[in-house]
Amino acid sequence: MAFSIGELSRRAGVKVPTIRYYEAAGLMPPAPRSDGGQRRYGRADAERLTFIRHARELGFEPEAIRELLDLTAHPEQSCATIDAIAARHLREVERRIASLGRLRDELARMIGECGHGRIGDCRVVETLADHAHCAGEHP
Amino acid sequence: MAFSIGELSRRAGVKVPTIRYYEAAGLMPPAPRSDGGQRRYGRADAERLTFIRHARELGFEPEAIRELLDLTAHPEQSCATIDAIAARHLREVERRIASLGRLRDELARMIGECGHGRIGDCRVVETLADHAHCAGEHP
DNA sequence: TCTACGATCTCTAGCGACTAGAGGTTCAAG
DNA sequence: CTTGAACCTCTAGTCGCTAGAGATCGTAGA
Ligand SMILES: [Zn+2]
Ligand SMILES: [Zn+2]
Ligand SMILES: [Zn+2]
Ligand SMILES: [Zn+2]
Repeated sequence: MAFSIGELSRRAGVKVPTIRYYEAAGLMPPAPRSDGGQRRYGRADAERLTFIRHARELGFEPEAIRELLDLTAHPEQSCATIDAIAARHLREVERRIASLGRLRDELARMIGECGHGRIGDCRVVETLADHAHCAGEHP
Repeated sequence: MAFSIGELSRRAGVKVPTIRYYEAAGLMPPAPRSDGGQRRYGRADAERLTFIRHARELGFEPEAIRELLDLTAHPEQSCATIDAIAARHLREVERRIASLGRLRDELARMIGECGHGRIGDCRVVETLADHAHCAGEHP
């Protein structure tokens, strides 16, 4: 029935120290303890930790995951807030993609313009030395 | 001629504590000092720091910037190594863009599939709870 | 020349999200 | 009952800065 932190680690695919960190960070509830003081877990903990791991893999911040977990405790309520959190995260991901896209273009241009001769004439060095050689802005 | 760290900060657009951090990190050379022990800089330092700032803005790691700065000290040599460092960084940026693109698709699909009803039926929650609901892999 | 006050100095600590290790205790198989 | 793997807590380290405390320096006005 009740299992150890190592078993939980295997079931959810999360390292043992990370589980303890999540408990200290308030993502996992304080686990009940055995007589000797070791943490004991149940099926619900494995599900919660799997949820946390997957949300982290999808880039959600711990704070957002806390909100999501709180909301799932009330299955009867509207999921509007949950969807809004996900949509907010999606917008943030899109923003980062756009930003990295500008970066990629600038890097590609800089490399493409270099004649690959001496360092003194390298276009990469010139561009890094002076933002005026950049096509657009970057944050 | 020689100017203070505050003046260097204004010229290069880098905060004063960050300049001291760069010195400790080996990106900037140890600055000569005034009689009272304050750092004094010259034109070359402002150029070097501007280079560092711009390279950081373009996402280069401090370690890569150190290599670039070392190489620019030998303007007669071939710029092949410099271009290789830049190309390596470009590949890394492209890798991150691709990874974020997969993330974006997964998030958009997850949100798009939700009927926006009760939390108990929310597709976002279902997907976060079980990676089997994801279309592809994510790192 | 004295004084005031902003700028600079060093040192320490904090951020976020973990990860690694030391040194000590508990659990479970044989 | 013994053994040894797994567990416990606590501290410290990662990276690239950033923010303070408390002391000292530099410079301009009176
Ligand atoms: Zn080149
Ligand atoms: Zn630029
Ligand atoms: Zn929903
Ligand atoms: Zn998934």
